[in-house]
Amino acid sequence: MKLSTKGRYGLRALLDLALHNQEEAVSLQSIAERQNISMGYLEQLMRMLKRAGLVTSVRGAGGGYHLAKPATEISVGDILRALEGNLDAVTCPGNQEKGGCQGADLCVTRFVWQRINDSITQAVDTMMLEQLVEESRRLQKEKGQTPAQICEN
Amino acid sequence: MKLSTKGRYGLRALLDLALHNQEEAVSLQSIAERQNISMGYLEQLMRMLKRAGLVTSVRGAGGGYHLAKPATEISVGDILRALEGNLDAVTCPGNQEKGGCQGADLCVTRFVWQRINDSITQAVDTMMLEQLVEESRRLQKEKGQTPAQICEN
DNA sequence: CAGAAATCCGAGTGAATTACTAGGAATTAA
DNA sequence: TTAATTCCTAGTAATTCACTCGGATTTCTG
Repeated sequence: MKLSTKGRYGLRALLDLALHNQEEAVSLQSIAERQNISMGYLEQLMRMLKRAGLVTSVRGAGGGYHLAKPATEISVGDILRALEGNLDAVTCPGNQEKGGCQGADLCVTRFVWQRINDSITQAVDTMMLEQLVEESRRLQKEKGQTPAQICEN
Repeated sequence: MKLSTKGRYGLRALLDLALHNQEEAVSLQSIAERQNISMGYLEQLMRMLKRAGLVTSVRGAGGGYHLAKPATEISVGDILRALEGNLDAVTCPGNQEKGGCQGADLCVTRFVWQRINDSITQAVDTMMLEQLVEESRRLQKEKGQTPAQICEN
């Protein structure tokens, strides 16, 4: 029931990217250094995020990454799902539209799983990357510091 | 980000126990058969639930388990936490009362984890075992069948 | 054109976790 | 005494996690 480093690192990386998203592409190395994440590992994560259509890349010297769309249009759920897969705590066949399990009409626990899944979905899909960017800028201004990355989450 | 079989089986087992909770203790074997769960494995789960104070046991021939308190006082969260441990998707030291991480005051992602954790907590702690019992009885009456266990969730 | 700076890609690996199983000890009703 | 039952520890095959490694490809710069 834990989010893996993929999701945790990935969100941090994308927030970092959003904070530095300007004309020039942001290199993997700069993100990895600021966020203190192994570059090789982060590379894999960025590839996944690219496949999911959340970032674009520029190859070659001076290359790097851009957000594929405005931070207002990228939800935390988009990011986590790209990296962790389906976020359902239990993937219950009886809750799918069609097919699924036979005893579903007599199954009660599936309502429990459904409710947990819904609450997670609701939480992650209503938080947008842009909100995190704003909050981060606000905190930096208030504290007058650049964020030293210490925590691994 | 998935619930393991411990939580899934455990909730089913405890619902089964609640549905058969009368004078005589309910044996492991009968639960295991009805729910189609390996008896040896279920034994471990019941021991955990016992340690957590959710069930009591009677040893020896004719023994078995009872709910340790009324089903109205046992939440889904109690059950899942007894089996899965802490249900937080990310356990962030910066959200703990004291100690924790240094950069916490500049950390933005922790708000994200906090919100996900809260939504999970809210969901599981407001569902009581008794509600599941009632819903189960209602479905059985309505469909006129005993619940054949098919789904593994 | 050479070389450096990047991203792209697949394979491999040690450690941890999961989902059990096996075997026996202890307890109690009949 | 015996059968039924819970209690307890240890082991294990399979899977997942969190990386690392080595190289291919692309592009900017001098």
